[in-house]
Amino acid sequence: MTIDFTGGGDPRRSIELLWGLRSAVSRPGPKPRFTVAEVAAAAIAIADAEGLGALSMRKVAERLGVSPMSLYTYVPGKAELIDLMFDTVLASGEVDGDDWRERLERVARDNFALYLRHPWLLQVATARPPLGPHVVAKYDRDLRAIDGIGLTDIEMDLVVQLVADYVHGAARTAVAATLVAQRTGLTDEQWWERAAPVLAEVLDPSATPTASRVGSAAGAEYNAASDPARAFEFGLARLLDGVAALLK
Amino acid sequence: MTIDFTGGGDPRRSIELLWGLRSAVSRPGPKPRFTVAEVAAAAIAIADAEGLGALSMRKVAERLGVSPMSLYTYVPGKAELIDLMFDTVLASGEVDGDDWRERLERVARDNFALYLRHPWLLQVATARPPLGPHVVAKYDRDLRAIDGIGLTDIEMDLVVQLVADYVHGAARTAVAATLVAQRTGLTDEQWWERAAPVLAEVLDPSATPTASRVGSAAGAEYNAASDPARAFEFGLARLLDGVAALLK
DNA sequence: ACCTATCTCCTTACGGCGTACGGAGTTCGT
DNA sequence: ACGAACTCCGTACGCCGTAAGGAGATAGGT
Repeated sequence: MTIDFTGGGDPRRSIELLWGLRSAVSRPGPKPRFTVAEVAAAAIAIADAEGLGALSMRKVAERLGVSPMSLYTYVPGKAELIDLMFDTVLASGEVDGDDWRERLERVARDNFALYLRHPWLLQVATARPPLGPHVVAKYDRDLRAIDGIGLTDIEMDLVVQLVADYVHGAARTAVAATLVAQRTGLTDEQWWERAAPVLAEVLDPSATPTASRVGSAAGAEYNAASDPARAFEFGLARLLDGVAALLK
Repeated sequence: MTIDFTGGGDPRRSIELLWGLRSAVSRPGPKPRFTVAEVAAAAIAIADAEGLGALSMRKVAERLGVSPMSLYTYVPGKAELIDLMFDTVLASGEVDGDDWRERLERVARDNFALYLRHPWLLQVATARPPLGPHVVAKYDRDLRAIDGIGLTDIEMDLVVQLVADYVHGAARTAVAATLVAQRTGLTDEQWWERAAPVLAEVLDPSATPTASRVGSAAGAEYNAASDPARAFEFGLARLLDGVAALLK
């Protein structure tokens, strides 16, 4: 229910975890049954299927066939496990293209697709992100999409942030539309059919004429309350136009 | 930990709740000790202070001086209570201004400020929003900011969505920065001082030269990992430029 | 003035959660 | 062969939302 914050624990332990340093050295005691990556993968599978709210240490343990408390030998706690999941799914390929607009568009689309694949990412806080290998690599990759096109370093940082913020917002809208449909078992149309008559008893459309006009035009056009994929395309185009205006 | 979805319960009951219809008729039984609005206000106070994750029926009841289960005579469940909180805080004044850009900017800034005032709003799903009076009024108000400037109805809907999505993303970044600082008790600078030496042991800066260059330039400029207010101003300006390009 | 339906408010209880604590058994370097 | 360090587990605590059902209060109909 909350945004999950990155573990406030020992930074050294976190970095070791993210970069996989523990597994290198040989240690006394029984061999671990799993790798840290396997634990993370199990957690990711659960979060993908059931959401971050349904992710529990008990479920991860069950999926791996061990007791809940065993997990604490792999990760210090749930917060660090989420850090690990975050860095893991951020792994991805290079972005290339002839001009900055093509590359930046690609960055945005990749991010959007990533959120659709792993909706729980939307709820992981990105202030002071876990400094894992893929997080660092991704920041570099995003910046390179707009390097050398005439922006200052600060502007580059701000443009990457702008794209990230917008994509997050648009993806959240898209994911919410999908999830709410699947959780309620109702399409937008079915939902509206039920809500509209009740709303009509209480709402005077002439008090909000613009909302009424645009709302029904949009409903007719989309055959739904909204069309998140189209909204993303539209928004991305406007946003890139805005960045282009900064360049010349 | 999860995004909270609007109550999938009886739509008629929800609409009654949001529009305050129950209180009108006279009923047998003891007089309720509170109004529904008072219950919502108590819940909002808790969520503002401690976050949505810390909002529990038990805490709301305690603040009102009743037993937890008494709340269920006012609201069907926690989901509907959150719907009510959502509609309540969306109440606000009119937006006026000479040109569309001024008005749309105002809409964006008002939204941004609203998220800062009530950070838990960031976690409330807005697909199929609770159809309360303030939700409807807000949609109308937002649309009126760009009515009659040459956009089609569909474009108007998409522009409002674009602004809403971006503001959500930017506000989330800003709120996360504030919250993470207050929860860890560390400034960005203090955090970086601790993380940097550990990261240096493991990261080769020459592998990610763009990130290193821009990252240190940004750190020097902001005196922090980021400057969310500045990022919002920058992003909003680009976004409005993008909308302007659509108009001519 | 009484009856009864309906209301408010309560106590109790269930199954979920993260994880602190401490114990049992295993394997390494020496 | 030994001790330190490890893996794994059982138990327990205090949180959560809310189902179930009971006690007492109050309105309208008679």
